[in-house]
Amino acid sequence: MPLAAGQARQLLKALADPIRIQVVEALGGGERCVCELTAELGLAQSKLSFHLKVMKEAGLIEAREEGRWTYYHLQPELLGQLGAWLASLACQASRIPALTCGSS
Amino acid sequence: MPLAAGQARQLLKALADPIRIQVVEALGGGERCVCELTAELGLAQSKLSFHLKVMKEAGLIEAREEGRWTYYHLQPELLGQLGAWLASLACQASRIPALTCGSS
DNA sequence: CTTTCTAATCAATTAACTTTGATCTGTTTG
DNA sequence: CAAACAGATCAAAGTTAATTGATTAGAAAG
Repeated sequence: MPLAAGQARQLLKALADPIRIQVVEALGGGERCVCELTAELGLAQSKLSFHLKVMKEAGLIEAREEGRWTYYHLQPELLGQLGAWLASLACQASRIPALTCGSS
Repeated sequence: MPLAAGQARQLLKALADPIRIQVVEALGGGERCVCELTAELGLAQSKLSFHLKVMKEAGLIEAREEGRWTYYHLQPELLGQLGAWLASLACQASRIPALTCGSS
C-alpha cells in the first residue's frame, strides 16, 4: 500500500501549481538556498517563502538551516510513493505490463 | 520525455481534491455511470458533474454516452505518464535504483 | 406528445488560495 | 552594538475554485 489517499491529496495539492513545479524542478538539480531560488525563478522573497511553506508542510521538501541561509531539498520518498500510487491506479485501469502495477 | 510540466500541472490540479480522488478510485474499479457515482459517493448531481468536468478537461477521464446514461472511465495513459514524471523527479533527488528513473 | 429520467449548465454565493508590502527575528559583519 | 542580510510571518487585497439550487436538453417510456 504505497500511500493513503489523504496524504496523496495533500502532496498533489502541493505540486499542482506552476511556481511549485518550477521549485520542484529546480530542486531536482540538487539543494538550493532561498536566495538562489528567488534569483533563478525571479520571485519576490515572500512569495517564494509562502510556496516553500506549502511544500514543506506537505512533506515534499525539507529545509536545512546553515548560518543565515536556509537550504531546501526534495524529499524523494514521498514523490516516489506518489508516483507509485498513480502508476497503480493507471494499472488498474489498463493492463499495460510496462507499468509496474502494484509490485515491489 | 514523459510529460510537459504544464500538462503535469493541469493533471495534478485535477487530482488534488478529495472528491476527485474518490472518483478516480471508484473508476479504478472500472467504468461507472454518473448515477452510480452519485450514489456511491453520496454527492449532489451537479456537484459531481462539476468535478467530472474538471477531470475530463484535464484528460484524466473520458466519457462514453449510451442512451440516457453517461459512463466515465479513467484515461490510464496520462495517469501513468504523470506517475512516471514524479518517479523521475524522485530519482533525480536520490539514486534509489528500485525507482525506474528515466528509463523506458 | 407528454411525462420521466439522466446529466449538463448557469448564476449567485461561499470558501479557499495567492499575492503584496510591511514588519519581525535571527545571523553575520564592521 | 549598529548596520546589513536572509528568511519567515502577517494582514489586507486580489484572484480563483467549489457549492448550491434552478433551469435546460436529450433520451426513453407511457
